[in-house]
Amino acid sequence: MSKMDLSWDSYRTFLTVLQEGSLSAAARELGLTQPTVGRHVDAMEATLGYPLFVRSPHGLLPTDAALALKPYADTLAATSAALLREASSQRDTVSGAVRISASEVIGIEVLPPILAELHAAYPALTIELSASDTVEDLLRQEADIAVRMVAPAQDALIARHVGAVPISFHAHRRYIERRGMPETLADLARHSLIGYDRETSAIRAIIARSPELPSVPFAFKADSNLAQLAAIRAGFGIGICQNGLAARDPDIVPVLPGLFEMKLETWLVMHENLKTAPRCRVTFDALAKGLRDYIRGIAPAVAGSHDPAQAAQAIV
Amino acid sequence: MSKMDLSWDSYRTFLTVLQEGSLSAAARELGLTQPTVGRHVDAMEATLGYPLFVRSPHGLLPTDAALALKPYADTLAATSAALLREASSQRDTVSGAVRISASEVIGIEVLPPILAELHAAYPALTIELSASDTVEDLLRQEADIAVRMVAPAQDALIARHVGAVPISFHAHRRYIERRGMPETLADLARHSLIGYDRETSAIRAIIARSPELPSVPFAFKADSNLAQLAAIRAGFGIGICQNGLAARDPDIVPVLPGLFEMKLETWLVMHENLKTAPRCRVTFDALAKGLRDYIRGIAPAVAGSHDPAQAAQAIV
DNA sequence: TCTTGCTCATGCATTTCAGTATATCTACTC
DNA sequence: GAGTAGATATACTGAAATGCATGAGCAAGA
Repeated sequence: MSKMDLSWDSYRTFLTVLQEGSLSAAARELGLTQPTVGRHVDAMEATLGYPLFVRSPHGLLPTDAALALKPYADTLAATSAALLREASSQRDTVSGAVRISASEVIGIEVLPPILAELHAAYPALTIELSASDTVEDLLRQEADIAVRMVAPAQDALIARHVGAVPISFHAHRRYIERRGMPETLADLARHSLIGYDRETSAIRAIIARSPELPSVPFAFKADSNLAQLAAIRAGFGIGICQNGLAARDPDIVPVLPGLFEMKLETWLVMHENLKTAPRCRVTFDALAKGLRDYIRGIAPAVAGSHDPAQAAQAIV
Repeated sequence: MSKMDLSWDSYRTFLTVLQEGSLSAAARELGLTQPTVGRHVDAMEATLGYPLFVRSPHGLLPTDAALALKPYADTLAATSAALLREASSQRDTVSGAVRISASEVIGIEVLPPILAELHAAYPALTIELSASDTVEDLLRQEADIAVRMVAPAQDALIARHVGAVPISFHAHRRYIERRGMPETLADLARHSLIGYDRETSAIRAIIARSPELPSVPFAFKADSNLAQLAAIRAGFGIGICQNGLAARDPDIVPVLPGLFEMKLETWLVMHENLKTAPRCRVTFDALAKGLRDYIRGIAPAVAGSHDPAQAAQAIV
C-alpha cells in the first residue's frame, strides 16, 4: 500500500455516497448506475485496505474512517466547483457564475435588487447566492465573495469595509396602537419581545456590550433573523432589525430611537486569486456600491443618535 | 456548456501536463500513455469550449486561461494527497505519513534527531519533511504540521507556543584568531560579515527593531540561512545564527554576546481537523517536546543577556 | 547533411469499465 | 400474510477508454 493510485473520480463518488447514504441515490445524483458506484467504493476500500461503509439493505452506513475522510472530500468538491466557475468565465468577458455568501437577512432582503441590477448590466453573469448564517470558508473556495459582519482576519483575502449597518428596536404600527409605545428601556418589560432562541457566542458578545438592555423573557423566539423580521412585520411585538429594512415599510416604526442602537460593521470579502477575474471584480464593485447605498440610504433616518454602542461582531 | 461534467481525473492530468510541460512527460508521471493524456486534455478543452494549451513539437504551452485554473488544480492535488495521508493512517494506530513544513535551518539542523527518535518509537510512521523558507498553507493542506516563526493568525488552526529561539552573532574560532574579536558593535565595520542577499519584509522588520546594528556591507551574501550557517562554519566571517546550533560546535564562538541578541518566537501549528488523528497528535507532541528541549538546552548558554530585543516575526 | 532525441497526432486492436437485467433481502403497508 | 418499494449483489453484454504502433515535425550536434 505504498504507492496509492486512486482515481480522483473515486473521491467524488465516495463523497456522493457519503452525502446520499446509498449507492442507488449516489448513482442517480452522479448520472451513473448503482453497480458502477458500488464498484468505485469497492475499489477504494480495496486500495485502502479497510472498509469505508457497512452495507445494509437500507443503504451504506459510513464507518469512522470514512467520516474522517469527509472533510477532505468536501474541499475537493468545493475546489472543483470553484475551478469550473473560474473556467466557465471566459477571458476579459463578464460571464460565468459567481457564488456569493451572505447572511439570510442580507441575502434575502438586501442583495436581490442589487444583483438584479448587476445581472441586467451583464446578462451573461450567473449568480449563485448562498444565504445562510453559517460562515462559509472563502479559503476553501466555498464561495467567491462573502458579505461578512466580522472583520476578516485571514491572509490572502481582499476585504473592503462598506460601512456599518445600524440595528435597533422596531415594531408594527398596529402593535404600537394596541399596546402603546414604550418610553424607556424599562418599559420593554411590559411588552411582547421578539428575540433569539439559542444564545450563541455572538449574541453573548452583544449582551456584554449593552448592559443597558433589560433582561426580559422573549415572547417569540427564533434563531432565524428572517423569522424575527417576519414576526415584527406581522405585528407580533417588538424586535431588533436593521433600520434600513424597517424604513422600507411605513407601517414599521422605530421603538425607543436613540436609546438603543448598535452598528454592525460590514465587510465585503473576496479571495485574492479572484481579483483579476472580471466576473468577480464586477460583482465585488457592484456589491460594494449597493451595500454602501443601502447603508447610506438609511443613515439619515437615524441621524442624531450617536451613542457609542460599538460594532458588534455578530449576527444579522 | 450549462451542465459541465468533467471527470475529476481530467483535473489531475491537466495539472500534470501543466507541471511537466508536455503530454509525454505527464504520461510518464501518471503511468499512462501519451495519447491518453492528450485525449484527456482534448476532452477538457472541448467541454470548456476554449483551448488550454498551444501545441508545439516541443511540448504544450499553457494559455492564460490554463494558468488561471492552476491554483485550483494545485489545491485539488494538495487535498487529495492529504486525504491519502489521512486514509493510510489506520484507526487508533500511529501509522501512515505526516507531512511537516519547517524552515530550511530548522528542518535540516534541528528536526532530524527529533524525528529519528519519533520514528524509532513508531516505526510505522512515515515522515515527509518539507524544508523550505516558503510558507506552506496549512489550510490548503499542503502540510499537516508546520513549525512557524510567525504567530498564526488564521482560525481553524491549533497553535502551540514552544518558546523563543535566541539568535546572535557567531564566528569560527579560526576566523577570530586571524582577525581578532570585536569588542563593540562598531568594530563589526572592520570585519567580514555574512548576511542576506535580498532585503525581504521580514528582514526590514528586524532592522527597524534593532537600530543599534551598524549598516555594514556584507562580504558574503546569501538568502539561504543554511548557506550563511555554512559560511560561518567555514570561517568566512561573522554571521547571525541560532545560539543552539552554534553551541553544538566548540569551534563556533559567540561574538559580542550580550550586545546583540534577538529571540524568534516559535510556534507549532496544526490544522484543527487533525487533532484526533493519532499520527499527527503524536508527531505534534514529539515536535513540541523536541523543540522545547532544543530551546531549553541552549538557554543556559546565553543566560544573563536580558536585553529587550523583542521577537522578530522573521526568518530562520 | 544526416543522425539522434524529443515532441504531438493518428489508426487500430484490446482491455477495461459501465450498463442492463435479475436475484435477494428488509421494512412497511394494506 | 401478501404486496410494494427501497436497498445491495451478481452475471452478462456492449461500448468506451486505453494502449500499441506508427508517422511526422522540429532542434541540436556530429
